[in-house]
Amino acid sequence: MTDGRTDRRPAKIEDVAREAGVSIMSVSRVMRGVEGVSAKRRTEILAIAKRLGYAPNRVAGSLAAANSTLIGVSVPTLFEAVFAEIFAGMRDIFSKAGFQTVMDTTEYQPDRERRWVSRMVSWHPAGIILSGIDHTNRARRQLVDAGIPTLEIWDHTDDPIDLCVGVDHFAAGRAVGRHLVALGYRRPAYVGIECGWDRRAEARFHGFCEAFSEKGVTRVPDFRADRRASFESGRCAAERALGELADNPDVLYFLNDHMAFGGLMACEAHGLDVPRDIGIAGFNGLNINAVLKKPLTTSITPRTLMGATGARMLVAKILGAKTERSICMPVELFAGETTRPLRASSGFRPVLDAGANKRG
Amino acid sequence: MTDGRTDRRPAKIEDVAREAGVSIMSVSRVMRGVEGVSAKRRTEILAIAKRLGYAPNRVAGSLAAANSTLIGVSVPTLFEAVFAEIFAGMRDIFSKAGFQTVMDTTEYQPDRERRWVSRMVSWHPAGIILSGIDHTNRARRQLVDAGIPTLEIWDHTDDPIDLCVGVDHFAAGRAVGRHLVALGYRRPAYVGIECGWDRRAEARFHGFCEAFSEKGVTRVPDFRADRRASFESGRCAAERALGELADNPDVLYFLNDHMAFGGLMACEAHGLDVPRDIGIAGFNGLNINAVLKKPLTTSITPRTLMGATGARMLVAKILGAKTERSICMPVELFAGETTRPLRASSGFRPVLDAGANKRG
DNA sequence: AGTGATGATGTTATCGGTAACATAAACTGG
DNA sequence: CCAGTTTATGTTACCGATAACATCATCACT
Repeated sequence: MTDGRTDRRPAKIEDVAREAGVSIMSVSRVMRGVEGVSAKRRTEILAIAKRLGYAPNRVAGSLAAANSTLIGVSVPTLFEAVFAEIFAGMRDIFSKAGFQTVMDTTEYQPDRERRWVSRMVSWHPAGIILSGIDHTNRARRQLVDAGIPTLEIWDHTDDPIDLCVGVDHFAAGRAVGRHLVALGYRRPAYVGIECGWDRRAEARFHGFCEAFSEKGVTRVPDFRADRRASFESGRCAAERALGELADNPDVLYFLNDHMAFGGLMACEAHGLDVPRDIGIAGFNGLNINAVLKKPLTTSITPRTLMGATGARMLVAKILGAKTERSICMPVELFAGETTRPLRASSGFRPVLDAGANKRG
Repeated sequence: MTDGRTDRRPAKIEDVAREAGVSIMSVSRVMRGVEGVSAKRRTEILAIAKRLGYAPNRVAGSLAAANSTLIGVSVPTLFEAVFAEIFAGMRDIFSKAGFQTVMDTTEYQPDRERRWVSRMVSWHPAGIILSGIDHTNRARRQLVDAGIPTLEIWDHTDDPIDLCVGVDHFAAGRAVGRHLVALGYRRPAYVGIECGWDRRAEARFHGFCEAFSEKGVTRVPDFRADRRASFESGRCAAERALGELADNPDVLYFLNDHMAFGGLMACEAHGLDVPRDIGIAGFNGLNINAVLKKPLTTSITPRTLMGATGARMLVAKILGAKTERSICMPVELFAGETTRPLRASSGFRPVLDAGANKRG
C-alpha cells in the first residue's frame, strides 16, 4: 500500500480534504451522502477516500450531530431460544434501517439491568430495548430523563415506559389451564425454576392456577429446580414431582418446552406412559416439537414477529413517525399429543388467541 | 424532581462544575475515579452529580481520550446454542473489565461480515471478535490497518489476523471417524446443511472422511437439507439418507447434536433401533444429552471456556499485556449410547483431546 | 445587462469531554 | 522560616466530525 502516508495513523477527514484540495465540509457531505456537492467532486473525493482507506469516525460524528445509530438491547439470557429469536426478528429491521445493536444479558438480575441502563445511557443511543416490564425505578427514571426511545418487549403492559410489544403471560397460562380443565384434568402440578427469577413464568403459573380454581381446584403444587430453565432442570424437578406427591398429579405444566421435554424423559424413565398415565404441557413452541413422535402440548408465541414489530415501532419513534404505544400479541395454544385427546362428546375446541382476553 | 433546572436537557459536566463551583476538570477527575481531588471536594461533586442526574457522555469521552469500551462481536447466528454459550463465556470477562459488547449476526454470509466490520471499525472499538477464520480480504485489511485488536474464535489457525482461540474441526471430525471405525462401522454417511454455509462443519466432514479412508472406505455419501442446522432439518435429511441409499448406512454422522436428535427421531420413525440397526453421532455436546435415555455419541466442545479464554486474551492485548497468539482447545469425544458399544475383545478407548493432534 | 434564484463551496462555532501543562496551596525538613 | 517537594486545582488546546451561516459562481428570465 503506497498511499503516500508514512505513518500508520488511520486517515481522517482532514487528510482526505487536503489530498483532494477541498474543504472538509465537502468531504463530510460526500461521506454522508448529503446533497450539495457536484458530481465531479463527489467521484474525486470518493476515489481518494477509498485510496486512503478513510472511514468516518462515528464517535466524532455522533458527538457533533448529537445523533447515534446505536440501539441498546438487554435480554435476560441467550440460553433460552426465545430471546435469540426475538433478537433475530429485530436485527433484520434495524440493520436495514442502519442501526447497530449493542447487546448484553442480565441473567434475570434487575440490578444488573439497572447498571447496564446506566452505562448504556451514557452512550446516548438512538433507542433502548428492555426485556419484560419489570425494571428498577432508577432505570426507568434514567431512561425517561434522558428522553431515549425505549421499547419493552416480551411481556405486556398498557402503561409502558414508552413503547411495548409482548404477550399476556397471565392469560397464556390461564388459557392452558382452561384447556387442561376442559380435557378433564383435575390434579395439576407446576414445574418451574426458583421463584423470583422469571416474573413472566410466575404470571403464567398464576393464570394457570386461576383456570383451575374456576373449577374448584384451589391448590396447584409447584416444583422448582435450579435457577435456569433447561432440559436437565426440567427432568430433575419433574422427578421430584413424581416422587413426592402423595396423590399423583394427572398433568404437569412446565415453565417452557425445554423443561417439558426433560420432564417427559423423567416420566418415561418412571415407567409412565404419556399421555395415558400423565399429561405434559410446556410453553413457547420450541422447534423440537417438529421432530417428536408425540409433539408437546404447548403455547406458541410469535417471537420473531414480536421482535420485528418492536423494532419497527422503535425505528418509527426514533424517526419521529407515529406508532402504536403498546401491542399485545396473541398466543396460540397447540394441542399436542402429550395431553389426552379430547373426548368426542365434548364440544370443546382449543382456546386460541390467549392474549386478546386481557387480565384485570 | 425540583433540581433547579427548568429545561429537560440532560446535565452535562459543565452544569455540575458550575453548581459545585469548581472547574470541569475536577468533575472529570472525580467521575473517572482519577486521583488528584481532595476527599472533601470529591464527595461534594459526587453529591451534586447525583442530584443533577449527571451521566458522563461516553461519546465525547471516547473521542477526547481516543479510547473506547466497546467490543464488537460478530457471530453467524444465535440459533446455534454454541454461539450463545461462547458469548456467555465472554460476556462475563468483558463486563468485569468494563467493556460493552456490540453484537450482530452475519447469517453465515461473508459479505455481511465485511460490511459489519466496516461499520464497526468506524466506531473505533477497543477490540473486535469474529467467528471463524474465514473472512474477506477487505475485512482483514481494514482491521489490520485500523490497528484494532482482533480475536478469531471457534475455529483455529496458526496464522490469525491477531489472536485466535478455537478448536480444530478437521481433527475433531477425524477423531469421531476413527472412533466409529474402531467400533466396526464401515458404511458411514454424513448429514449436514447445504455446502458453503458452514466451513467448520465441512472441515469436520473432511476429517471424518479421512478417518474412514484410512480403513479403505473411500466414499462417504452426504445428505444435506436446508441452510440451517435444526432438529427439523436433521430429520428431513436423515429421512432422505435412509430412503435413498441403496446399501443402507450403518452409521450417520450429523453436523451437530440438533440435527442428530432430529435424525434419531427419523430413524425410530423408520422402525430402526438405535444403535442396534444404525449408529448416530453428533457434535457439540448439547445439553439435551443430559436427559436422553440413550445419550448421543458426540464431541464435547469447550464453548464457555473458549469464550472466557478468548475474552481474557483480547482484554490483555487491549491493555498492552502479553498474551498467547493462538490457542487450540481440546475436543472431548463422548461415547454415548447411540453407537454400538465397544467389543470387549478390542483394547480400544475413546480418542480424547482431538485438538492436540493438529491437521497438516 | 440587471436581478433574484439556485447550487456549490468554504468559514466559524460547537458537540462534551480529556490530556498536558501551569499554577496555587500545603507540607517537609534542616 | 524558606527552598524544595508534593498535592490540589485551573487553563488551554484539541479529539474528528457536523450545523448553521456566509460567500461566490452560475443560470434563467425580463
